[in-house]
Amino acid sequence: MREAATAESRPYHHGDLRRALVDAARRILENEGPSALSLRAVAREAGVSPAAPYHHFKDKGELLDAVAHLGWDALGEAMTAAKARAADVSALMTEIGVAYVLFAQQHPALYRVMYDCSRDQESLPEGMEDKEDSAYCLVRESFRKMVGPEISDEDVELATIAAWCAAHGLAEMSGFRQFDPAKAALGGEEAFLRSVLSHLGMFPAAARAKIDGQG
Amino acid sequence: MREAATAESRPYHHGDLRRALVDAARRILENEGPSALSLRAVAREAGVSPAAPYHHFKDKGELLDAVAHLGWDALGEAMTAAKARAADVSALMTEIGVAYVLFAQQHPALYRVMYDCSRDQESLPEGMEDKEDSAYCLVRESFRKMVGPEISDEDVELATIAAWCAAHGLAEMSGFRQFDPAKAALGGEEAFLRSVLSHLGMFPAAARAKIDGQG
DNA sequence: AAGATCATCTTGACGGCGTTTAGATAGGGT
DNA sequence: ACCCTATCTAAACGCCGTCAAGATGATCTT
Repeated sequence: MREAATAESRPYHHGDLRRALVDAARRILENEGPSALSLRAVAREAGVSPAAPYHHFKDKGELLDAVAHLGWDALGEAMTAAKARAADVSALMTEIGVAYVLFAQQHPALYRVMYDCSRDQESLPEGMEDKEDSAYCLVRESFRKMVGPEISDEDVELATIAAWCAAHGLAEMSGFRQFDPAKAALGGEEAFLRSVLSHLGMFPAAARAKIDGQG
Repeated sequence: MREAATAESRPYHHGDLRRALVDAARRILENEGPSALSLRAVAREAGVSPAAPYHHFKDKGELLDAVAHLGWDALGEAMTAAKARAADVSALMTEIGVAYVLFAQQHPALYRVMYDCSRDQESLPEGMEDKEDSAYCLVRESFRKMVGPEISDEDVELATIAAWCAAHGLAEMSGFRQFDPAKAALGGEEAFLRSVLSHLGMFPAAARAKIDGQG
């Protein structure tokens, strides 16, 4: 059963089964959705027995973590690309936000897994953490560049959190039929996203205006 | 097995099993979390056979829908109460938003089920739809009252959507450990929520300021 | 080259799940 | 008293995640 396996087709027993399993999981996720993503289905898709994955992952959750990790990497790249695309500093945040939501819309099953894993661990994964070169820092520094140096570090931090929450909320809710009229009125998905993101400011801005005006 | 069942303990075969099942589901949800919420466990908790629920619900999803419905009712009440509590018009939205997120934090398993059901049906449930007396209208009209009549209907609609997305995003993400430093710096969960909600305005407001300043 | 070693994979099993079918049971209508 | 229908139970099906035991084959030692 082992013919000519020097370094390509199957370097070891099976080959790089770990990677094969993660790829199989992503394939199932894209083709059949999250509800079809069972460990047994992944093993089937990879052509191994149901118990084989346990030699590479502690349990199903660890396999999903690996899938989610690839997803966060891809999302980070999409956001970085959006930053590079931004025409000027004032468009930075909108560009990144739209890229975030579009990624979630284009890979809904993957995005679901990404967030379910994060929620279970109560934290964003490695690539998104608050350290050099992370997407979190990308957002924060883009934001700081936009608002200027007169804003305090604490305000920048809170605004970064707020922007991330808003993007996630919009990513999860933008599929609701309730928003179809608004989308139609604006003439497209991306126009709708831009409008909603830009209207995120109206509520507190108006409140502050009233407060400032009063006291 | 049927002793003295006139109209109270068990009016029919079992009694009002439908309600009993929904109650059992909520009990399991609060005590053991969403992962323990199997149809069989619900039947067990209600003291009936695993097949009994199928005479009251088409499948597990329909039972979850019923549970979710109660959840949305409770959330709507919490939001209405928050509106009544608001000191003045400018505090309306913040008060409602904080109430929304606090509800999600206090009933995390229930909130998860509520949203999973909504996502499956791609829409918010009855009580939240865009019609008289719904929570959606509550938010929109509160918002209109706050910003004044000079804002167009379309802008109010988009801002309502944006506020709802932001609240949902914050509700789902506020448990992340990444935000612990910010919470500590602000001295409490609710203060953190208020700050994040109020900072939702910084990003687009700053962008618009730059755009207005340039063009 | 031969044997030991160890990671890798398969087989088979366990209990739990959602769901269906067939049969028991008990209220209500005639 | 009778049937009828709604309600519930018993038993089974296939799927799931997981584990223990054994087979397989690559690598290492000598």
